[in-house]
Amino acid sequence: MSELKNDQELRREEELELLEQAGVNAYPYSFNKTHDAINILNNYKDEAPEEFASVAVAGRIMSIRRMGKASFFHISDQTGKIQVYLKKDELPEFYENLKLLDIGDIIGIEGYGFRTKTGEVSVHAKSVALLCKSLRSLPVVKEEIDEQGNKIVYDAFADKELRYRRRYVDLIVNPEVKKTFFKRSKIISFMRNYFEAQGWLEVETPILQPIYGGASARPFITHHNALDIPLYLRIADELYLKRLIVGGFEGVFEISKNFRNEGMDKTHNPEFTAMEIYVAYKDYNWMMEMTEDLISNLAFTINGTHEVEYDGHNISLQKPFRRAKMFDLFKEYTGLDLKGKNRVELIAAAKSINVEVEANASSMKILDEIFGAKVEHHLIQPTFVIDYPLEMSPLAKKHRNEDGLVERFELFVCGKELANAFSELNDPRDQRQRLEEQALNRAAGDEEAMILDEDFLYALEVGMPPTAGLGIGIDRLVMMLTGETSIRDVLFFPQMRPEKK
RNA sequence: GAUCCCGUAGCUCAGCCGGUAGAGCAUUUGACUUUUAAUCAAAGGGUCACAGGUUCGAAUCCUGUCGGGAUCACCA
Repeated sequence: MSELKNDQELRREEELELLEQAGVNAYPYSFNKTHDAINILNNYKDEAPEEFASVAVAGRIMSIRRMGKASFFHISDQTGKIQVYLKKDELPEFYENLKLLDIGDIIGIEGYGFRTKTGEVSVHAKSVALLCKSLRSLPVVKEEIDEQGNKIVYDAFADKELRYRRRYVDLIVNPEVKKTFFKRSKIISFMRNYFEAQGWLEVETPILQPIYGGASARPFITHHNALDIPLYLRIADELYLKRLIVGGFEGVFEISKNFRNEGMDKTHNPEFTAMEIYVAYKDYNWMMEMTEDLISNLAFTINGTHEVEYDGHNISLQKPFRRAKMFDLFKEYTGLDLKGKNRVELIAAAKSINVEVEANASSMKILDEIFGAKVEHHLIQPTFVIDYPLEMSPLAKKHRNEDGLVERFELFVCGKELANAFSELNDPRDQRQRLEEQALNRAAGDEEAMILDEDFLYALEVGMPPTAGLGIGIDRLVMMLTGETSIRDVLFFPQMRPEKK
């Protein structure tokens, strides 16, 4: 970054030199930490202080209050903030060096737990060790607890650009950010455990793919030098996971970073995390039950309740979720029966309810537009939208009872798509035909139509058992369970345009 | 890609009907051995995002560029 240093940074370099001249190693090798801040804060008892007669804590200095011959620092570790009390009499060698410490430095304290006159559980220092001198100044955020117990934050580090570009600083000074990412980690490990408990196998499939597929999206393209071929960063892992079902695994899942070369906004980042799972001998009805069980248990485990407040809505993730056929939803929210209508009729229908569509839009596109404009935002409580038109879903199996439809569901919560699942198409003849249609669309200029993958078709010809597949957008799920409305706030390092000098 | 808003000290922000840059916190010096937005006294700190233009004079007005945010479009 900037090579120009401000007065505070110059001062820190000077302090570092002075410390080293005083014989202090500003970057030592280890510290024997025995307690987390939260452990002392939660368990210290006035009637049994001997339980914390000897503690060693470590963390970053977040505030300093020097009072002449005694000082109070707050240090922050992974679990929270704790106050330490430092007295000149008891730190004869180090007390002078305390002047050379700053907010942002990392220190280790050995001492004992006690409660101050004003009631705060703290650590009384018997020795201090500098563990890392910080050469950059941190934003100074101050907090006050008012009489009602509400936290008031002064001078918050709020600049979104800086928070995303320097997430490490954001994590240091905005502790609630850490909470979001602890939750994210718990959500993923809950899922992993849930699937593994069923005996399903976590797998890894290629990120670099010679033919991309499994979704409709534009890819990132790269190049392999030794083979001298283009490779694509995966937009989905579906076709590889299905190959593994062909290979004889009966349940496989992958938590996968996918990459799509498209716009960025509050719910889209060019790389994002999806979870896809395929289970042999099952259909989409079974998958719906599995999905609602997974999500309602997940919500309860993460938040201790099935209720979630998101974007101003109170949502209950208690199962079972509502199930609604797509064309019934059209009827419900537009009053129109769109089933079996041809393109011309659909254009007229769209016009009649003031949905704008391009003159040359396909039937699918028109249905999609109407769904987006008139239906989606009504789906606040978790809703499985089921039975989609065949043309919208080239990898889904034809509906067992209804012509022109496939066995597919998407789960909507708060008007947003969270999951997508099918009874997977395993008839190789039908699959070939549908991918050939995609190829035609592609030739006609649809950049997002799927590419025909002969090896995938070969695998289906070898034979895939009946299979149910599900994909869940992990970032959106994390957003919902943490109440964040921007995907950037659930990614450590959201994509940003590089800074130019 | 379109539209609107924003960019001033390390952080949060004020100044914007043009007249040489302000506050609080942070930093430095001094006082203070249970403070907690510690307090008290003093001091230092800025290419006002960048580049042009208008003007005697621009942080302020105009144009462009860069970066960010929001909305829309695109995107399952």
